Amino acid sequence: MKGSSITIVDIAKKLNISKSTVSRALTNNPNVNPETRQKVLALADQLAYQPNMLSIGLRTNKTKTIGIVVPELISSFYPTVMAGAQEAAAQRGFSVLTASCNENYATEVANSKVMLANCVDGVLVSITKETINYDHWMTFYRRGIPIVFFDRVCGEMMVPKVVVSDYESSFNAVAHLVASGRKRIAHLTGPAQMLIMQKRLNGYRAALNKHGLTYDESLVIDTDLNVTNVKMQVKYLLEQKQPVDAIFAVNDAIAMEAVQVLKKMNKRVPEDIAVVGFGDHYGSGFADPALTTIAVPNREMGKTAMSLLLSLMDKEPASWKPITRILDGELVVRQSTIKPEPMVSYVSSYPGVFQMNSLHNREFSDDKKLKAI
Amino acid sequence: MKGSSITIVDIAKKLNISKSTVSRALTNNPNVNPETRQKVLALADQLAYQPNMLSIGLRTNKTKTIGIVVPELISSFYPTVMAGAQEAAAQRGFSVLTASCNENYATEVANSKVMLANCVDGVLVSITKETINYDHWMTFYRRGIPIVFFDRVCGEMMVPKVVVSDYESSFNAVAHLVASGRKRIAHLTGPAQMLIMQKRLNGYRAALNKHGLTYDESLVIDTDLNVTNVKMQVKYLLEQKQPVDAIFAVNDAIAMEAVQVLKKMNKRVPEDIAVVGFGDHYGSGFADPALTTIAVPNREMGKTAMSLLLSLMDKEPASWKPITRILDGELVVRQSTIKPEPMVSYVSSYPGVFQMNSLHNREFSDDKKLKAI
DNA sequence: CTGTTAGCGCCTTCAT
DNA sequence: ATGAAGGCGCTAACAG
Repeated sequence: MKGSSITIVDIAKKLNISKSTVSRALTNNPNVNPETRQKVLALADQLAYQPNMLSIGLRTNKTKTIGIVVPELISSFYPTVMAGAQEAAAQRGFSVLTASCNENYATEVANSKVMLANCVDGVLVSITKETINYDHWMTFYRRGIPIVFFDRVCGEMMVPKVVVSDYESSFNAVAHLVASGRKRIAHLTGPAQMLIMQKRLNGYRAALNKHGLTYDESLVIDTDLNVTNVKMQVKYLLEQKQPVDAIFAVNDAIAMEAVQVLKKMNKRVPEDIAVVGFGDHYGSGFADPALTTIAVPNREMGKTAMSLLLSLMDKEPASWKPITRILDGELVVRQSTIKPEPMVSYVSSYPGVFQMNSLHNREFSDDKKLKAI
Repeated sequence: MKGSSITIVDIAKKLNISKSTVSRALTNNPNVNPETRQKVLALADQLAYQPNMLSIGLRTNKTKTIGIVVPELISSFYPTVMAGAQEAAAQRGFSVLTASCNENYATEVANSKVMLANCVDGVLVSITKETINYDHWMTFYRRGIPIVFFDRVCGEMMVPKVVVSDYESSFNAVAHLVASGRKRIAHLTGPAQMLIMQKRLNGYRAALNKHGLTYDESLVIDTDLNVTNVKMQVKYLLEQKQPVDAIFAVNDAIAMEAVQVLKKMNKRVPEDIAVVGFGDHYGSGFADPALTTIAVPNREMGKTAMSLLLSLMDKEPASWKPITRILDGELVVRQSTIKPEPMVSYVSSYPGVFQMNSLHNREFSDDKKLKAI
């Protein structure tokens, strides 16, 4: 005895008018008598009429839903981006269909098909660490379904993207280590095919270069973004004939793990070895020692990406420009690189309260400048 | 020139057979010639046919999507639950439509309508801190759309729920504080109308009672789940004629904030004041001091809730039983309550690696036992 | 085993 | 300003 939902026909019958008029009244069509509209609206409200998005989607080819595909849901990064994106979508009446890939390429492909099958009006995508083929996303492009990559973007596709200033941020992080007197700076990186890793690695290299330190290949180690590898890798770094005095990790999870390992090995952080992360994940701020890292405006990233995506939908696919929006990361210096000062002012480390200052975006009209990095 | 997608009609035309046969072949209908099926499947594959979920949904009244409505996306808790739920859904071919409410009742109501409009086959819900009216969720119940609450459940509705052992876990947390010699134990709680807060408060009271400590109303303070209130509230607690020597916070975010405030006020944790949280959020493990807390199997909770929900859909609404699944929380003793021991074994504090042991579920056939608590 | 038909709920010409 | 009719892509009777 499931109380089925109210339809336009129901309203039409009760009011003894045609369903097309009801439809018009409900869709702000100007060609309808104000009185009629009032009656329809009143009844619709009273009956708690909910338009059936399925049939609307089927009819209009617009579902008012946006797909969001993320590589994982373990770190706080993607959920926060999603929250920002969702908020921006809701403001314009869009719903959000989400899917996580568990860093698995096959799952990503499957998820892309789900998005297609559900006729999303657009997709926000951040790829898995395994992804090197983009055919499944090209399909969207070909069909005129707008797609915006964020954070872990795809280098090959000329579509809009939202990223953090990976290169500059890395550069700043490493420059900070150099400024604090470090000479042997290791880099725990991720899969080499990922653009994001390349940019961060390049930033690392450039900073070393700029400050007269030689780039040593043996100090750059691929963690495959897997924390379980870190223990062994940190040990390896310490066993070098010229042991490292600093570690720049490609994200906070890796950095935190490195700190744990170092502490376990009775190394002092930052006195013996400084550690810098990337991302300012939840928890990094009140770790022991608090982690120096790059704060990324993740919620902002979600909003920006969604706004960009929604703005595309108003225009012709032909006019879509592969804009890359770059959000500035900000170096947050904490105790994992600098010994605590005597006086530290009180700052809430809870993300809901944390204030990010001076986050301005820049914009490039195409990918070339980015690739030049 | 958007390359529109392939439909059943397209396949039927190319194969010169009827669309119903194509449909049958695609839906594993037994009444179809194996050869025909092969041809259809082959062509569908070649053409990268994607069934249109909108029309299927419209026709069958089943969309294969589950709505998940969460109160917030700031802490790591809900994203992790969602990840678990999504995984369980994907295994059975279900997609997930998500919506966050930013702890706002009106948004929750709006989100419930979105779910209705999108014809989800069921919903997983955790309510906001403001929610005291459940009419919008009753609608689902009335329409025969299965609904399962998790974590922040609704006491009034007789529907399936998945929760942690709030009462017992609180009891254990407070008992642990007592065992470590604390006499004046404060409780930072949340909005009193929330069932989850009531249960945790009851657990706190019971533990005090059991160990001969008197319940002092002035030591129970409502934070409204807002970390910005904590500073003032902790100060208040310290200014009591008989100052507190321990704080049991209703979640980790509040607890972490309390620790920060205490440190700022030059109180030693745990020597002067012990702090216990609830939830074992990401980051609590490597905080300074590492936070003693209740580890909740959040990913497991998502999986359990989704499995429960999907299992309902196979049965008649009339036979749905308001089962409440209780997942055990586990007290994780860390440095915020006990001074660090000389030897600490190495444990990865990264959630992807963290091993949760002995998490067994219990099950009640109705809500009464729970309410009795 | 296959084809025909009808219709899910809605929007959108085309009439009036 | 309103009504009638057609169809989005698909499935589920009903015939054969």
